Amino acid sequence: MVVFNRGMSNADRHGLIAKTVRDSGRATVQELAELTGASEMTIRRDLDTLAAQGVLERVRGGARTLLLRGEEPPFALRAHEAVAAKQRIAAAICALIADGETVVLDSGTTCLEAARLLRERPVTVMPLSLQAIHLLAEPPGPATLVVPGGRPRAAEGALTGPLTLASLAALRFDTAIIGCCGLTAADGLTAYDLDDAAVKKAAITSARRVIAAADGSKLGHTAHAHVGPATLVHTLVTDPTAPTDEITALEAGGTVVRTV
Amino acid sequence: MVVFNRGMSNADRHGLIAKTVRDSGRATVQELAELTGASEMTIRRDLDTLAAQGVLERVRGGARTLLLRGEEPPFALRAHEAVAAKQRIAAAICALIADGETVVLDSGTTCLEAARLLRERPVTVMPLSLQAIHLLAEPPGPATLVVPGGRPRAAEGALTGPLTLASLAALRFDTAIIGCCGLTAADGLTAYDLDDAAVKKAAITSARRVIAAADGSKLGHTAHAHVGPATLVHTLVTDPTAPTDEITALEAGGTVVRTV
DNA sequence: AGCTTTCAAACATGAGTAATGTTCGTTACG
DNA sequence: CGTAACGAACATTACTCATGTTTGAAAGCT
Repeated sequence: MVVFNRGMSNADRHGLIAKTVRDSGRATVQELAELTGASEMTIRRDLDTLAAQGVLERVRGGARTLLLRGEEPPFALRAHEAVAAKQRIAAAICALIADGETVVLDSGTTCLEAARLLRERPVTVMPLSLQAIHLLAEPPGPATLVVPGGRPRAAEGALTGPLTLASLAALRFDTAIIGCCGLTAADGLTAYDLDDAAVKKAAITSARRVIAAADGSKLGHTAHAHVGPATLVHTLVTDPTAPTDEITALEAGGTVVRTV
Repeated sequence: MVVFNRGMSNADRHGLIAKTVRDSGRATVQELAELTGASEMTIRRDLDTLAAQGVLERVRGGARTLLLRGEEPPFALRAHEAVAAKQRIAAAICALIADGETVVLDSGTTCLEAARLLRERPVTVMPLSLQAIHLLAEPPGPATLVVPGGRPRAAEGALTGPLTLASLAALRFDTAIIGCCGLTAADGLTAYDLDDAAVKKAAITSARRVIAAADGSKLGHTAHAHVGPATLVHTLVTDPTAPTDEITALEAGGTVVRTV
C-alpha cells in the first residue's frame, strides 16, 4: 500500500492535538484521528507522549486539558512555536555580544536558541537551564561553559533555589540575557514562577548589562511574579508583532528597543 | 551487491583500533584496515573521530598513542570497558542506599552506571559530572536531582572549581559515592587530577558515609593527586580481580570491603 | 454476567538517516 | 618530481523511527 506524505510532521500533529485539546477542553481519540488524518493508534501514542510532557491529561477515550487557568504553556509546546521569530531574536542578541564576554543566559525557549549560537563564539556562558547546559556541553566548541548550581524545575530544566542564587552571587558577568514571561513599562519585568523571578533578579544584579528577549506576545503582558522595573533592561530585542505603544513607553524609560 | 554483516559494530571497531594503537604505540591505516576488515577510508574517519576525543594522535599514514606515561585513559574508551563489572559494582552500591537518602555522586564511568540505577529510586542525588546530570535530568523518575555548580573538565564532564566546592560546602549528604583512580591502604585515595581530588575531598567531607567504587585494577594503584587516607572510606565495593593482600590491608584499617 | 469500546503489545511497512565503500582530484613528504 | 596519503563527493547499504494493522486483553456500561 502506498502511504503518501500528508504534509504533517510529528511535531505539527502534536501541536494541533494540543491546541484542539486546549481550546475545547477535551477531545476524543476518534475526533483527533479524523482531524489529523492519522490512525487512532498513532493518536493514542501521541496522547501518551503529550501526557508524559505534562501538556494534557489522558482519560479513557481521549484527553483533557490541564490548563484550566491562564498558566504558562508547557515547554515542549512552546519550543515548537514561532521558532523562526525566536531564532531571529536570538541572532540579534548574539550580535550584541562581543568575543571574550562573560554571559549569564536565562532559561526559556528563546534563550535556548541563543545558546545554540553562542556555542560557536569564544565567550564564557553560564546557562540557567539544563537544556542549555546540555547544548553547550557536548561539542568542544570555542565557548566556555560554567554550570550554576540549583534544582531543575519541570520539563524546562530551569535552575532555581539557593544554590543558583549563590552561584550568581559569587560571579559577575558582562551581560545577562533574560527571557521574559511578561514585560510592560508600567509593571516591569514579570515571570510565571516565584523562584524563577528570584533567579532572574539575581542574574540581573550580577551583570553590567541586561538584554531582554521577548517576542511580541510578551510585551504588554504581565505575569504573576515581579522581577523588577523595566528600567533595569538596557536593551530589548523583540519582533514586529510587539505593540508599538508599549515599545514607545519602554523607550521613554530609557530602554533601547531592537525589532527584528 | 551483498554486503554481509561482519559482526563488528562501530564502537567495537573503535575500541579495537584504540587498543591496537595503545599496545603497539602506533599503527598504520593499512594495518588497521586489514585488522578490522573495514576500508581505509572508514579507518581514516575513525582515526579522526578518535583523535577528536583525545584517544590518540593522528599522524600521516596512521595514528600514534598519546598515553606515553601512565595517564588516565580517555573517557570515551573507559566507558566501553568492563561494563559488566562496573554495572555489578554500581548495583551493589545502590543496594546500600536506602530510600529517601541524599547522595553525592562522583564523576567516572562506574558512578555513571550508579546514576542509571539511582534514577529509579526515591532519593536525592547531586552528581558531580555533566554526564550523570544528563542521565538524571530527562525522565520524571522518582529521583530528585540537585545540580552543583562548576566548570566541566574534558569529555568526562567532571565538575570542578570553586563553584563545585561551594556547592558541596553548602550541603550535607547521607552518602558520598566516590569513584577511585587509585586506592591503597598505604597511600590512601588518589585521583589523576588535582581539581578532581579537591572535589572528592569536599564530597567526602560533606557526607556522613563514604562508599568507594573501584574495580580491581584500581586497588593497589596510586595516582598523582592525593585525596585522603584510606580510612575515610567506610565501604569499598570492588570486583574479584582485586588483589587480596590489598583488600586485607584495607580491612585492617576499618574499611568494609564488598566483592561482587 | 454480557456487551461494547478502548487500550496496548506485536508485527509489518515505509521513509528518512547514518554508516560505509568507491572514485578521483589534491596535498604532503621524500 | 614521483609516490603515498588524504579528503571531498557520490552511491549504496544498513539501520532507526514513525506509522499502520492486527489481535487479544482490560475497562466501563447496562
